[in-house]
Amino acid sequence: MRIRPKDIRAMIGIAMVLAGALSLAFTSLTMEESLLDVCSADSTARTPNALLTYLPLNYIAIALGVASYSRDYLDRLIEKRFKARDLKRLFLGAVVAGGSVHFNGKKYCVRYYGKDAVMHSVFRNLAYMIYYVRPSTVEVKSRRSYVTQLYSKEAVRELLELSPEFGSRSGGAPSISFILEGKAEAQVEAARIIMSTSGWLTCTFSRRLNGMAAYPRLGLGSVTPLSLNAQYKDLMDGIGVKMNVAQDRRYTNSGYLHTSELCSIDAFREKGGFVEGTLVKRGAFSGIEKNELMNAICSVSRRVEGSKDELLSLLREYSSSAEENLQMYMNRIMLG
DNA sequence: TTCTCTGAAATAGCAAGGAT
DNA sequence: ATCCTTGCTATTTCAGAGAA
Repeated sequence: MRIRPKDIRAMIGIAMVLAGALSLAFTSLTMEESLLDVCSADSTARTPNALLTYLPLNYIAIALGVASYSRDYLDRLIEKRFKARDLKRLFLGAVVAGGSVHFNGKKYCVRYYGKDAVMHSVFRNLAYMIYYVRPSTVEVKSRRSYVTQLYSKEAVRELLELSPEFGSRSGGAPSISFILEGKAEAQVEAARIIMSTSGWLTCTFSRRLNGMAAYPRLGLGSVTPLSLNAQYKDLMDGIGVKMNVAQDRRYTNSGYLHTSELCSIDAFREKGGFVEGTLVKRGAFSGIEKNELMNAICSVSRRVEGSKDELLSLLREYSSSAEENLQMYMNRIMLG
């Protein structure tokens, strides 16, 4: 059997795709290091953990996906010439919205809580880019949640300088003044991080003459100290997302932000929306990427269907599932 | 069409402390 | 100094109904 030039070309093509895919996979797996080496002088070549060889392919795919979303996000910040000062604004936003600061006696610890792996990755990378400390993320057993802990006196000291109080649960009122003083782009990204940490997105369904219609609802926080809530409002207003201050009478001295207006949600979408890759974790839309859901909700909004179930399946149809997204994302990487 | 109120239930956010 | 685990409950979040 003769091998024609066409076949050789095809084989070379396949080999190149495979090689490319492999090398991309390995770069991505060590992405946190490679990205951060941009910032640190002592960049050293790293080899992928041998254990990876034994991991099932889908776990590798998921790890890759999470790492890639985070890398893409932070890469873009560096492209936008974000300096340490700007990164600190994002870091502060993450801690205020979903973290805590401890300094009891001898321990200095900054923590970030949440169920979203992508956001933890973002937090870790920010921490290393700013403080050169790699925090570790611990999966909290039996509750599908994570805690990322940064032990750094410097970080604690600086955070307390920027916001004298944290811990809104224990009467503290964190401040994001430092974010509000930042350049426009930093404010947008801080808002995205805050929304991705404490924001929520859902639908309400209301009866219409000939069926049901869905209305969107975008919110931030739930029991936020009033002063912080006002600052959140300023921040969101500043980037063109008008939100209303609401107060839950059950919890005095606190409030949250929300809107049902499509134009506000569109404005948020235009600014990039939630951090790419963050997923809805609870409720009817659990598992769907937040931005996909936001797009779906905007498309389906006001459409009248026979029943709530029909609207729900329509919404799911419009927002491809996270797995499909990951698959598409992987394909895009692999096939260019 | 948008906003407000509130129930309900799960859990997410701490905080503390032991281990390394 | 850092890492990891665990317990507790006030908070968080979804969701539905109705008001504006």
